[in-house]
Amino acid sequence: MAYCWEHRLSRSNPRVLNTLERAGGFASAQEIYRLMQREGESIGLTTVYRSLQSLASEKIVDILRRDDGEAIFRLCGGAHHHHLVCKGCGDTVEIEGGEVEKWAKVIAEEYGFRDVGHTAEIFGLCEKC
Amino acid sequence: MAYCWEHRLSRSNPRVLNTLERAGGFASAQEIYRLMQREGESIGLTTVYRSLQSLASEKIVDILRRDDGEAIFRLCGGAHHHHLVCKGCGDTVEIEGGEVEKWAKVIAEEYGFRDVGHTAEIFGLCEKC
DNA sequence: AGCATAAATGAAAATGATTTTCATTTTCAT
DNA sequence: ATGAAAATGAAAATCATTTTCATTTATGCT
Repeated sequence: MAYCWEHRLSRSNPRVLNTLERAGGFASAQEIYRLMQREGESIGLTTVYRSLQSLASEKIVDILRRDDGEAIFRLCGGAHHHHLVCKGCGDTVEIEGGEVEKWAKVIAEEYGFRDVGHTAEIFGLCEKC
Repeated sequence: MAYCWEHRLSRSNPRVLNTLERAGGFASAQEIYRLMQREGESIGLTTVYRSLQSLASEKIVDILRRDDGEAIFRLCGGAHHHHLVCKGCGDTVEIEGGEVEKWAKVIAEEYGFRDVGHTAEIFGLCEKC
């Protein structure tokens, strides 16, 4: 008689997901780990990585890449936004990208791509720098 | 009297660029290095990386990312453009980003940023994949 | 030619994110 | 309460990329 292990609960997944939410829905594994540490949560870095992988395979989070190659995880369905980054001081503003969304959609259709995502970022010098 | 070292020639840059061309204009640093090794060229991995960085800062090549985060270098037509990349086979289409340019300009003005640039990339699965 | 100087080179070590290993702990149908 | 399978996490392994530093090379000057 076969056991059914379908309903195993992971203690970590919900905590990692919750932390990602509180981080603005946009963070790297290392950042999530450090955040949880700082808040006194007991979890291992390995588990953070595994939780994020599992959340990604369930399509609950998206995986993007920073310019330096570090993976950043983004809540799917959560407010999707872009960044305006100052090259001088590193200050970052979250911005809306309505026109970019439209642009990406149109282009993707034009070339017959499916399962489409995009990245867009603006960088320059802020008033202070 | 100040010397003028402007015209120093790197032996490596042209060789790396040439190898990237022969590799189909789309390869990682490690791949370029291995290719040059196999062909008996004498060059160090460090130098391959440095040449690619320098070619990138001269806008002769573009830097993209594989899904696993590895950097891939791509010969660039020169004009400013964006990319539509297939997550499956890596096929890349250069696309126009007129709306993105406008969007970036408007946002930058709104927040008082100057000396502004941007990146934008669309990724998904092409018809074949 | 010969010298001085700064850039270019590359081997080895360092870095840093991510994955793997493996021993231990937890979960849950029975 | 039991036991099989999954989850966990510390430490080690991986792997791309960067840094260090000693050596070589290119170039301008005399």
